[in-house]
Amino acid sequence: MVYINSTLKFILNLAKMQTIVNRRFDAQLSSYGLGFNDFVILYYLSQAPHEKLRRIDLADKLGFTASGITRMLAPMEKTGLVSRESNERDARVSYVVLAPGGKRLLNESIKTAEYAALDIFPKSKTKKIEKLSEIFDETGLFL
Amino acid sequence: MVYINSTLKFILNLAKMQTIVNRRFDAQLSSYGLGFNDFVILYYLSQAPHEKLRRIDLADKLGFTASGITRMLAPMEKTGLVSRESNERDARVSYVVLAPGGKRLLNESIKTAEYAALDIFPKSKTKKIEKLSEIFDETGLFL
DNA sequence: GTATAATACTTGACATATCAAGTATTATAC
DNA sequence: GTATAATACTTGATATGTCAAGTATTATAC
Repeated sequence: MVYINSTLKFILNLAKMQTIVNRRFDAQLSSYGLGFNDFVILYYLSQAPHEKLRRIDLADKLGFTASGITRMLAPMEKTGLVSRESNERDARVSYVVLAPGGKRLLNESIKTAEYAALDIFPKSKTKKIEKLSEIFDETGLFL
Repeated sequence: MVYINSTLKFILNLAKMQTIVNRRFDAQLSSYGLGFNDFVILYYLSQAPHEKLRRIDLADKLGFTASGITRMLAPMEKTGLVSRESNERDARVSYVVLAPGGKRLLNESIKTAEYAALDIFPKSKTKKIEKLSEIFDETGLFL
């Protein structure tokens, strides 16, 4: 019999929770032709100043690599959810901008997303969820 | 500006935390030629009665689909980490059994895994992590 | 007992995201 | 000012895991 420490055990449970949540969430949002990550991208863009972000900052916010961001954005550019903007001072960076189509889709899907969230974690658990978020911040992993 | 409820916000943070943790963890375990999921499979098998599980139960424990399990186990069978066993009563099920090679590799890698876990969440955070695990259970998602 | 449904698993086609390497540009050191 | 390093991004090759469909077997309903 093998015993593992509580931190490792947590990491195992974290992985499981995430796969379960992601799958359920995706299922509900798929009616908008929107994956979980697409939704999150649109959301973070809507929160950013001037509704735009450097690709690398977007990667950071999602916890993905720059490469992954390039791949995820390609179809979103094609369908007019986001657009591209260059930086005058630094030719290396290219901004991702929330395009009108993306703004519209975000507004249309956000109620469904919130509903999906509450379907996974019902209202009776909201206090617990908020406590989780609080401790997440305190782990220092997001800094 | 778009506002989202705290539960949806949590789901966003959950996804981010998991990608960060998974990447760091994988990086440390790669020296054993072992991915995160391979490690978790070996661990759950070691915890199971007779060190074996139905494939479907393993899928459930990890939060994956049966299909994913089939795919993940294929190379592990080839390298002798796990083996296959049938059920006399029910010809549909096939057990995954922890093979000697898998047992050995688990024992070799477990210290590294625990070290990796504490590298991601240092000892000073252990109390918080344990609180997280506790609330995870209370969400009812794992039932 | 027999039809219908449910369960366990596998497989082909595909989506998603990584890694390593490459390009282009800007920052730093001297 | 010039060499070196760092940063931002993209791309080919690849790994990982999904979905839908299919096979085989067992359970349920009648």
